[in-house]
Amino acid sequence: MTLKEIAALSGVHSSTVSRILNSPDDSFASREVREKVWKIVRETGYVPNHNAQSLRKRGTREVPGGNGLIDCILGRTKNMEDNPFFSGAARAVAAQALSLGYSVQVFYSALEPETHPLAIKSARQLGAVVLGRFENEAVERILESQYKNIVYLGRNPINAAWDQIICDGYMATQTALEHLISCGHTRIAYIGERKHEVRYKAYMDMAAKDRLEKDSSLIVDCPQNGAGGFQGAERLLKQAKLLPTAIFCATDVVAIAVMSKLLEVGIRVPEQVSVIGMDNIDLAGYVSPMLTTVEIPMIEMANVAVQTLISRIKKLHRIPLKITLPCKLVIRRSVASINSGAFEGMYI
Amino acid sequence: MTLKEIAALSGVHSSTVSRILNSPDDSFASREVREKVWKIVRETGYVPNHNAQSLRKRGTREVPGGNGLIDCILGRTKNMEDNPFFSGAARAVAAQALSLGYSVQVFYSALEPETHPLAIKSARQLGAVVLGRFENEAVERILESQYKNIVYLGRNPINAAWDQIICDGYMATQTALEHLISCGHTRIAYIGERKHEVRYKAYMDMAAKDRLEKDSSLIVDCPQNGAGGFQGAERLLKQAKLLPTAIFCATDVVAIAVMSKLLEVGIRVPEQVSVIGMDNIDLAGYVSPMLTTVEIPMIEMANVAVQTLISRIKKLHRIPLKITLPCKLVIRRSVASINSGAFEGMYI
DNA sequence: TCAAATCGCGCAAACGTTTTCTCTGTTTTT
DNA sequence: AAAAACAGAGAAAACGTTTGCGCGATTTGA
Repeated sequence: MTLKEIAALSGVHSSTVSRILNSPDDSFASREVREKVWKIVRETGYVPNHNAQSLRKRGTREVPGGNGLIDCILGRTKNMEDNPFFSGAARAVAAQALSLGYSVQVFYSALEPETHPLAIKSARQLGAVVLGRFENEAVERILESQYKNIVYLGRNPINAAWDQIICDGYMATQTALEHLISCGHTRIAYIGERKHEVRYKAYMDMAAKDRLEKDSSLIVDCPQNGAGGFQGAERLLKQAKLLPTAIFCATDVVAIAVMSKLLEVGIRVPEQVSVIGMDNIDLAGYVSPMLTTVEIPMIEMANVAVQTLISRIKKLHRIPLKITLPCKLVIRRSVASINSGAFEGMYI
Repeated sequence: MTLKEIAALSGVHSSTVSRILNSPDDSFASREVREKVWKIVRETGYVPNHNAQSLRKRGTREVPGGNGLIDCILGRTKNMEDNPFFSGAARAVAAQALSLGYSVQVFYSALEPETHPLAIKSARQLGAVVLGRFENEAVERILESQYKNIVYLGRNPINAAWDQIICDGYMATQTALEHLISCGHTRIAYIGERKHEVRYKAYMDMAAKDRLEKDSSLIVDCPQNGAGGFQGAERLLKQAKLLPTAIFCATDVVAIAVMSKLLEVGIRVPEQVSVIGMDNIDLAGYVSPMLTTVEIPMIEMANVAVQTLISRIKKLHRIPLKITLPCKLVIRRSVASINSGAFEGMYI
């Protein structure tokens, strides 16, 4: 079904049909012809060809019905299966955009300019929310050139002219560690990834400042999933010269798996070892002991990102915004103060 | 940057540039001009306008570099935040497609033909994997008319001509319940959603066949997330006339929260009550006790869906395929046999 | 050496829209 | 009653590609 066919059926010219469909308040054409066209459109189930629309309009623009389309572009992650983080964020972006009347297409793009230089298939919608990093800066620059509006979520933009919504993972880690320290812990283990992990960097910097005990036998490098955490805890118990009084886990999933392992070998949390996680996933409050963690406000971040993008699309602001959302310490049961009665002994 | 500009810069016609970029084995044009064009394309960071391409090609078709683009369309879910199921599936689809050299765009579409009849913004790519249901059949039919290739994942197609990949949730539930029954349990509680939940239906049918004790005080209707499971367990303990010997939880997340609540009130799993979950999420094997569950092979389903779609795109098959993947019982620790030593007593 | 086949490349027509421009015929203004 | 404004709707040009066709120039085969 094309516009021309609709036009033929209604006995008017295609341009007239177009105008009728696009007039914001049904104010175009005579009542008679307008209703006839709409009737035929409905009967025939006609949907405009989005490619043709976007082509003609030189990139999608706001449409009267308010049904704009925005993109959400995900960088390449090493292991997509194990990493719900990005898709969780993408889902939050989608949810917020939908609630504001926009459609969303999330790009899991095989950007591989080495394989094929023209691999980028983005379709230049109203704008894009970009998450994560790509192979190289060249790709990112090309990507950037495709959109008139971009908001970066959780990362730095290449071009400082774009908006940026972040929650400092570095600071979040500091928050978690500070909490442990305020509870009297200094002998704190790290379980999680080391490479490319800002949380690890924050941990190390904290140690460098002598706020934590420096002991490389307390550091376990493992994938940030259930299996990783479980085996990570196992390794920690084996390799630690002296057991820690607290364990910092790079994610909640890791933390839950770690606690499970500790329980298995008879170590009680938090009486003997405190455990802290990161992210505040749904389950964190519903395991036992309930997990103390630092919440990365992903949903709020996504909401703000979408709002910022729309604001930019509508040209409500022009200067680049850098919005940092605060992380929040969620205190539950898995961390005990060394000086309190709950803590039963420094070393097992 | 357009093809024409590239052409102007290289001193050839735009059609020549197009052919050079699209020739599979660099076999077009003279070496000299070919290299010049590629050089300029690289320098200038030119990327073809995907809308124009798709428009001209009347829907995207396979391209030489193998960088096709396929869609993954998600139905509307009541509560996007709480429902990682769909986005997990979408992620699996994306991962598989990427590994096969295709790009993916996931549509979270605000399909609201009542608000605006032309809301569908799908861009007619190579084909689509469709998940979930939409407001009404009319929308689904329109959607269907937009694609030349569709595979339905986890649901029935509207039009029986399309392929369909499913894992019978009904059967999966039966598998779980059969396992409990084989362990001697008949007084089995249900915790999870009731409305639109095939798992609930399977439970009720099983009860109707007198395989389970019929007792409505054992049925708890709650959201299928951490909070829901936790409070659900609480409600169960209050309302049950006689406590169950086993609890069937509609999802693993619910099951983990339920176990946490049971532990909190001093009920031991599986010694006093067995718990079984569904889905086999990452964490299921890393909580304590390790959760017995039925695995819905979502990743395999997504893989098969993508392969089927590609097979259809390449016209390797024409008849509609209906592929049912088996679910798998994953036996861990949270279910004990009534007759075994592990089970300590029927009622607490 | 000449016709035939091949090659390299330009021309122009599509693809399905939106939008500017133009042309009627009607209504309002002075 | 003549001029000016206006509304309704068609014609046609664009948006950026791909692709069938055709035309010279080169290579091939006998």
